[in-house]
Amino acid sequence: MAVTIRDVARASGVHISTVSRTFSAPHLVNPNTRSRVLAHAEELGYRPNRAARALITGRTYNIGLIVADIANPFFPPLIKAAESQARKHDHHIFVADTNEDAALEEEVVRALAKQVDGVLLVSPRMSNTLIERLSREVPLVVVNRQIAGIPAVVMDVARGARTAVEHLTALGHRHLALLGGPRGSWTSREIRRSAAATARAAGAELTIIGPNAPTEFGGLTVAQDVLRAGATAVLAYNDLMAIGLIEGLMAAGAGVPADVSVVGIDDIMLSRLTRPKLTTVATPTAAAGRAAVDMLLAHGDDRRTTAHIHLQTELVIRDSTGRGPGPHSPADPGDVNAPEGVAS
Amino acid sequence: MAVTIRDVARASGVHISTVSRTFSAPHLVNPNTRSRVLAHAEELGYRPNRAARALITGRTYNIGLIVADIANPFFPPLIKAAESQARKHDHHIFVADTNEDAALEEEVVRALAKQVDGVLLVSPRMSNTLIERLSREVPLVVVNRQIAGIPAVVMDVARGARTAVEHLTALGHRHLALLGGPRGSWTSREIRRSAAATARAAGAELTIIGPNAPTEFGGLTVAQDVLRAGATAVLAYNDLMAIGLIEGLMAAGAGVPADVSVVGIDDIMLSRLTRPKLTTVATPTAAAGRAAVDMLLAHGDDRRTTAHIHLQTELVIRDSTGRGPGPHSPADPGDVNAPEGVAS
DNA sequence: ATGAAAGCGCTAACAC
DNA sequence: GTGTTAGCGCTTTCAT
Repeated sequence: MAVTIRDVARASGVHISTVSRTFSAPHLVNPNTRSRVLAHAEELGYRPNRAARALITGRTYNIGLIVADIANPFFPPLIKAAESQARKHDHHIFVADTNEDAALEEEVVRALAKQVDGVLLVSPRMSNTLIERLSREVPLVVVNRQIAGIPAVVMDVARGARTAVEHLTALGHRHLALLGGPRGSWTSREIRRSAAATARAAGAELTIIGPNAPTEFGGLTVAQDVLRAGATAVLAYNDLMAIGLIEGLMAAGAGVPADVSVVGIDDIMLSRLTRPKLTTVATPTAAAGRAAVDMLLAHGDDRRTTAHIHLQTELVIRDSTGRGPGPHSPADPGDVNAPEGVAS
Repeated sequence: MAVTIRDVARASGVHISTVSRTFSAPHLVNPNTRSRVLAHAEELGYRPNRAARALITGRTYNIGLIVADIANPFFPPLIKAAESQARKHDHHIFVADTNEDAALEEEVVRALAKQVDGVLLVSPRMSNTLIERLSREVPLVVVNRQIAGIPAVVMDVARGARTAVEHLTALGHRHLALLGGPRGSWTSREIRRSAAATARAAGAELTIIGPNAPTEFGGLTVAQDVLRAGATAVLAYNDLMAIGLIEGLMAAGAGVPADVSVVGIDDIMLSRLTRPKLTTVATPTAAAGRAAVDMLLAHGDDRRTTAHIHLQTELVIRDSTGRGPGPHSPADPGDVNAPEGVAS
């Protein structure tokens, strides 16, 4: 076994509790003793065993972070930001990937519960009821889900969807399609609700297609459905689906944006690199990761206050959207010929 | 605090050691007692505290996984595979991102050492010496680095680089450029060594450009250097750099592959989606993640056996490479006009 | 097959 | 300011 507090105590000629205090309450120990202990600790390569410490204090200095699919480019920037923010507060992050499986989410939260100070549930697929139950077993912060009594960081995708639909109707599109996300996704429901309301207000038709897998393949496979429905513009649940859809449309001989306009959501790095460059609703993923960590650490023991943080989204207009068959509004916020623009 | 072994013991009317045995050595306890204990445990929602267990057994059932940059699309599939493989063995994964910072790598390994059974060091940037030293403090498995005495999983990028260079010279390119990776990268050195030897054997000139940041931006910024050097074909350290380079070349008015051919390494998802589709050396990242976990768990305590696992790479020919100015070899393995081909 | 007791590495009262 | 003691939740001898 490695070097323990006892070794340091022996080397320094003090009791182990003094060594303990040197690390966990330095102000309680005589400066001379402290520096002596520190010196010996350094020399022996001593590091307090966090697990042992946690057994008493109840604080592990670990955070669990659960995502549906690490390989989905939406998540890594969020994970990275969370990890970096956690490290600032001397915490480590356990990352778990649940393969878009709601049942696995529960299992993983339970498995992690004892060795973390709290869990970040990002875009969970499980039910509200279950989340509420789990939040009684371990402090939870949810990202992209609103539940009364559960601290949350949510991106305002409803507003994003509205802006996107308005962009499309302003371009003269009268028949839109919405590619829904996976079952259990709160974000997907929000988008749907908002897109439907906005389309109705603009007098445009909206065909809902889905639920779909939130992947490139999920988008690719519904290209035919979009064409069959006769939609000239599509809002997809996320960029990956949008990119897959564009591939599928082009393979079917439809031009983007000549025949069909496509808007994604997320603004993953990829969306600037595919051709045509994707018009999309940018979501502040890194900010969400940081905010979620801050919330979890702030809440700590105080489980009463339950804030919900709302993060803004914004439409980034690129090359995958263009004029529709109908008259386009003179109030069109996006100049389609400009190389890149942002409308919020 | 949550429900402990004591609560279960009380409810079942047995001593805590019997409850302990029920979970850690079931065969030592009477079947009747066992099922009674299990029933009460289930009812109370008892879960053994792994940290407490680890204090005695020395096994945490946790694995550390350290990568340079989670946001680099090369890593997520590896992390995902490792996480999934770890879960099969009832282990959890701590993921840490070191921001391409060699010093931070050391710090993170030390911080994690006590709470994991071992650490997976993926594409480390630190020195061999340091890795050797750390491996005495905690079991280590290194991915993409060869060090005597340290268990490793390496992808055969040397062979991949050779195949890529041969592909380019066969197409008639006489002046190649190599975009080097970050300082401290073993992979980068391997690629360089192999590309240089292969180019020399083919009588082609090779200009080395770098080290560079292993990002899209890293590639974008050296487009001018490539053109100035007069190279007509480029092998980049990874796909991200290759894609950035293509952007930079096109912005400078050079056609790809018309004027310059570009080959990447990794075959990240992105490389099929950009235009032109990227010719690249595919690396088996998921397999590497699984193998690394298996190695770590197999080695366990037995630190003597030190296997090195080699994983093959293969050239995937897409649309970013084409004929060079020189005579192209009749033995050209890749038919440039075919939509997609694999040459190993 | 089960209980008793010691102890993993550490912190947290409580004395002095 | 420092030592003493008890104990976090659990496993592991050693008895019985």
